[in-house]
Parts: sequence; C-alpha cells; structure tokens
Amino acid sequence: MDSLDPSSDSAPAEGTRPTLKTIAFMTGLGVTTVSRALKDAPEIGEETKRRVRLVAKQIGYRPNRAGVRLRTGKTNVISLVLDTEEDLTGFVSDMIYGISETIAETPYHLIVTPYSRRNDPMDPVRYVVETGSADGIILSRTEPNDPRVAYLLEHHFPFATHGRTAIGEDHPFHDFDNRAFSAAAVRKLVELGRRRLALLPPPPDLTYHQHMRDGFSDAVQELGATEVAWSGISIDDPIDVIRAKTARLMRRADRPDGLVAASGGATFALVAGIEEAGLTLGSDVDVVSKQSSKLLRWYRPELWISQEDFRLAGREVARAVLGRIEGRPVAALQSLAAPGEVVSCRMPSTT
Amino acid sequence: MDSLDPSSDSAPAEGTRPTLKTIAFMTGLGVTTVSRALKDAPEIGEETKRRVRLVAKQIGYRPNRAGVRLRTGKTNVISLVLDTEEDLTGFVSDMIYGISETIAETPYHLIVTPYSRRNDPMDPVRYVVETGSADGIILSRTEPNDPRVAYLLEHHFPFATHGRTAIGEDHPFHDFDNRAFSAAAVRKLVELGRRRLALLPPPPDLTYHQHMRDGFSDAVQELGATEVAWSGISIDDPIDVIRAKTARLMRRADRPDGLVAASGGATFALVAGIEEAGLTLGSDVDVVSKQSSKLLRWYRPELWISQEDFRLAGREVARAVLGRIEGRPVAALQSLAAPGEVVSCRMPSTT
DNA sequence: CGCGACAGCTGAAACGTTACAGAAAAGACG
DNA sequence: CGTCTTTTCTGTAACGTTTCAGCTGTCGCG
Repeated sequence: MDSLDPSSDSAPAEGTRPTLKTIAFMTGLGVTTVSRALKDAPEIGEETKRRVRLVAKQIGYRPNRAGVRLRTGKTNVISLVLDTEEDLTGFVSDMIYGISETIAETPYHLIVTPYSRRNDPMDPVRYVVETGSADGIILSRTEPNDPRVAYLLEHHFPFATHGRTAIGEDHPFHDFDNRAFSAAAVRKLVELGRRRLALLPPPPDLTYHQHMRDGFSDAVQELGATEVAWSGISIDDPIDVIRAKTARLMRRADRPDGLVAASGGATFALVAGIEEAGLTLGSDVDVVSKQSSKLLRWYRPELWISQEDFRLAGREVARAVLGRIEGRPVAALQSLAAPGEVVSCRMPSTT
Repeated sequence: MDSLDPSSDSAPAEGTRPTLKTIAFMTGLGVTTVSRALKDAPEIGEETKRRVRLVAKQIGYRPNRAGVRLRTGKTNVISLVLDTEEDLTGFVSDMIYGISETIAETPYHLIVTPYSRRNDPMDPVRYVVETGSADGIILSRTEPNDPRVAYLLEHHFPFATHGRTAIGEDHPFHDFDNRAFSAAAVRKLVELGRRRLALLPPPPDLTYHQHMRDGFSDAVQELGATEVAWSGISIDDPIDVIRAKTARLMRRADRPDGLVAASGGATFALVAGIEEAGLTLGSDVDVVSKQSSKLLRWYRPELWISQEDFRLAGREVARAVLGRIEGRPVAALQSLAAPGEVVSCRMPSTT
C-alpha cells in the first residue's frame, strides 16, 4: 500500500528540524490535514487531531516562523520603537520586562527598533510599516500631534502608545496619570506648609508635559498657593544643566519653597542644585518627585516620592497592541495608571 | 515581442511591496539575474547591475526577510538573552543602545529573549537554537562553567558573552576588567589611609565575582592592608537586605573602614546602612563604587566612583557575535574594558 | 572553419506554511 | 436503490528568495 511516488512522501532526513511534512509522514496524513489539525480546525476529526497533536508534541514540532510569515504575512513580532539617548531613569528596561511578561504566553517576539532623537523619529516607524517587519508597534515619548501616530492611523497599522496624544480617542494607549501626580504633589507640598511652588516638567513637546502642568496649575490655584514660573528647563536637559539652573532658581529672591520633579533621575540634579544654593531640603524647601527605579528612596530622607511603575506600563501597552492586532475595539485598550501615594523617604523601616 | 505567457511575466499589482519579480518585470530581466545583480555576483554584467540597482533604489526595493530566511535559513536576527529580574543599575538599556549602535548599519535586527532567573536559564538558549530564531546570541550573567556556553559551543551556534567563563579561550566575549577595578579601588582606599577593607561583591555564581575578589585580595595583600571578611551578601540581594546587612557589619567591633561596592545600585543601600549604623562617610569610612548610570555621582559627595560603560559593552559584544557569525577567528573577538579612573564625587565642577 | 571557453543570462525547484478547490466515504432521504 | 449532503481528508499553488543546472551567443585559437 505504500506510495511509490518518491517526490512527496519520502521520509524526512534524520537530524533536521521537524516540519509539517515530518508529522504528515509519521501519521500517514496529508500536510494540509496536519496543518489544520494543529490549529484545531472544525473540519478535522477529533481522533485525528489528538493523534496529530500527540506526534507533534513528541517530536517537539515548532512551526517555522519564516514559512508562516512568508505565506500569511503575519510576523508574530512586536516592535518597540526606542529613543536611544540616555535613559537615566532605567525606564526602558522595566518597560521591556513588562512587555515580555505580557507576550510570554503568546507566539510573539519583541524586537527593538532604535532611533536617535536627533534623527527623524518617523524613520523607524516608516521602516516597520514599509517592510512589514512587525505586526504591531509600541511607541513612547508621544506628542500631542504625533506624526508617527497620524502615519500609523492613516496606514491602519496596529500600534499602541505609552502616553496619550491629542487624538487619544482613536488609538490604544497606556498612560501614567501625570495630572493626578502633579496635583497630589502640590497637595502634599501645601500640606507641608509650602506656598510658592515650581515645577521641573517633562520636555515641552511631549504630551504629558501639559498634563503635568495642568494638574500642577489647577491644584496650585485651587489650594491658594502661588506658582513660581520656571521656564526653559525640562527633565531631559543634561543633568549638569538641571543642577546649574536649579541653583540659579533657588538664589532668586522669589525662589520657590516647594518643588515638583517629573522624574527621579532629574531629582538628583535638582537636589544637588538646591544644596549648591546653600539651602536645606526639608526646611528651606520640600521636593516631591516621581520615581521609577527604587534608588531615589535612598537619596535624601527629606524627599517625597510617588512611584511610577514602568513594568506595569510595559504590560499594559503590550496588552493594548495585541488587542489592536486582534481587532478588539480601541476603547477597551486604553488605560491610565494611578500614581503611587506621595510618601516620605524618611526611614519607615524596621530591622 | 512581448511574451504572451501570462504565468510568469505579468505586471505586478500596483499597491503591493516591490519584489524581485517587480524589478525583473521593469528591467525585462529574469528574477534570478536581478537577485544576483543585487548581491554583486561576478557573472552579471556591469551595465546590467547598474540598471538593476537603479530601479531597485527608485522603487524602494527591500528584500523580504521571510523569503530570505525560508530559503537560506539566515534570520538576520541577534537575540539578546535577558534576565528579567529588577535592573537597578539601568545596565540593560545602555547595553541595548550599544548593541543597536553596532548593528545599525547591518541588516540585523535585535530581538529580546527574556527569561526569569527563577526558571531554567537554559530555556531561552535552547529555544533560540532549536527554532533557529536568530543567527547569534548575546549572553550576560555568565558563570565560570556556564551550561549555556557549553551548550552553544557544542551546537556550534554563534554567540558572545558579556563576561568571561572558565573556558574563555573558546568563545567571543567582552568583559569589564573587574580585577583592575577592585585593585584600583583598594589602592585608592589605602591611599586615603584606610587599612581594614571589605568587599560588597557580585553574586558568587557569576564569573566576575572571582575576578573582583582576586583583584581585591591581591591588592589588599600587596599593599599591606587587612581584608575584613563579609560573606553571605551580594549586590543582587534585595536593596533592604543590603542596607540591613551593611548596618550590622558596620556595628561590628572589627568593622572595616573602607568598602568596595560592585555596583552603583547596591551602593545606595550600602551607604544607607553605613549611616544607619551612625557612621559618617568620608570620615569613619570611605566607599569606592562602580557606577554605570550617572546618578551615583550626586548621591554623596564623599563617594569615590569608577565608571563602567555598558553602552560600550553593548557595542563590543555585538561586534563579537557578528564577527563570530561571519566566521572570524575567536581570538580577535575578545575584549576587555579598562575601568574608569577612581574619582571623587566632590563637586569638581564650575558653574 | 570548428571547437572550446566564457560571459551573461535563464527557468525550475525548493525552503515550510496556508488557502483553495475538490474528492472519497458514509450516512440520510426520497 | 440512487442521489444528495456531510464529514473528513487531500493535492496543488502560492508567498519571495536563492541555488542549480543549463542555455545562448561571442570570441579566441588552432
């Protein structure tokens, strides 16, 4: 009964990776049947499916990604578009860990597509879309009218952003509630008796700059405090610049007695600047900072911090792209993370 | 003269990505010729090559990776195998940036293959080798007799390690000269008048634990200082544990007056522990620490630090895998980075 | 003039997968 | 008993690339 045609039914070579053909040969079925059995198609008999699955498991069959990709266009890849300038906060690694957690049980791989802030941020996005090198894209550092978002929407390419845009209803995102953070920070400072407050904000082009400003200004106004204008600075400035500008600010006659910092990394420079100006943290001035890594906690005991969880952000934003790829409605793929409570760094520990 | 056979010479559809067939159609050549022309094969005429290259550029041809991969088995992918436990030093992002720099001008993509320290570290490595999902692997956290290295050598799979093994001659690596670092650290402490020195080492299973110990012990002995034993601790311990253990150490009668710390993140906890024990940095005890991020610089002015450049490490280790993939001799793919000079954090700055 | 060498090109086949159209067997129904 | 339907399975083609073997025409050389 054996087929004598050597072209299609021959036994597969020994040392090579098993393919559908291997299973087909072992089960005596056709390649097509095996393919469908493995994806649990309704037109395959239960008994057959079990047999195929058993053999597949036994010989450790793993579908060849190149084959699938060539045939279907599906890459099973998520591209994380990353700005490769200094990352003082360590947010990138946490984000990657979070993304990894989400895609761990899926067939997706994570591929890092880097670009330099100094080049065109559109480059990596265009590259991925044009070459179809991923099924979905994760963006960070989003701007209110982000051209990358516009481009991706226009090309109907699945993506999710870390941070919102001005066209937020139309695409999946995950964001930290920076408005709530800065408002809570102001509240804490006022509670501490501070009245003249200033903000060390994110770079002005990013969306969350405005969120943080809004939360800050609204809370200041609502609580009857005063906002001390501090312009031409952001947490993305070089660390020495932040220190120098902070020192200059704190030497002004109208200096603030309360500061809110948008990132943990910048806070190191901020505090250094304060001390350089001869002022004492906790008595002359209080500082509330976001932190992502755990290190700020040990910097100065007088600091106040609120935690931002980038691992969570990674998990969420990955969930969002995957959802988008599967065609789920956008509304279900938007989430906001509440800031951690503003807590003191004064040793609350035992041991 | 037009071919009437519709099967192979038909015009390609309008909106789709250009393929070799597209170029073949436009130039009137065969697909094979186009393929060879683009890889500058000697059997294609110069004139033809120019023509093909021009058309390819004009229409923005980019080879389909899945096609290449399916046919040749070449993935053009480098896999970075990453432990997804906390990364306090931010070394992961810098490393990724460095790798990105090296592969930017190559066709390679970087894919992150995560695993948990709590699972089998062999899993990701086996996965990549078995599924052939990358052309090369980058490993970190290498151990003296690293089973992953043994496995990869055995399977003749290209890889490079960040950190050495006990079988270092046989594989490409890049490493930071931890021996030189700890020796320099000891030298600095002795120079500062310290005599009783202790080391906060890397985890004992990693290769560079021994390197750092060796440099430390040798220098201590050579300079006539005393080593204060401090066991059961490493920079990978939870930050609170490090603080608590440091406090305990510094309350001992035979406490050290000089400390060397193997990572910047751990130093935060180390210093916190010292201060918790009621001692003053710079007078009771001096600390020399490695740092990778720039933040430690601002932590305590009395600290001494030596820089480790993980971006450089990423560049080098990527160069090493690529070299291995191209079959270059191993000896040329091993490098050691000299530690940065041990410098004081006392503000040396102007402005 | 004949022959071989060579430059320059070509189509067919294959990599592993899935989509499509269809076939064989078995039961339902008149 | 014949026909129709359903279930279950099958072969072929195609995705885009490279490899293989081979073809054509030109030229050098005896």
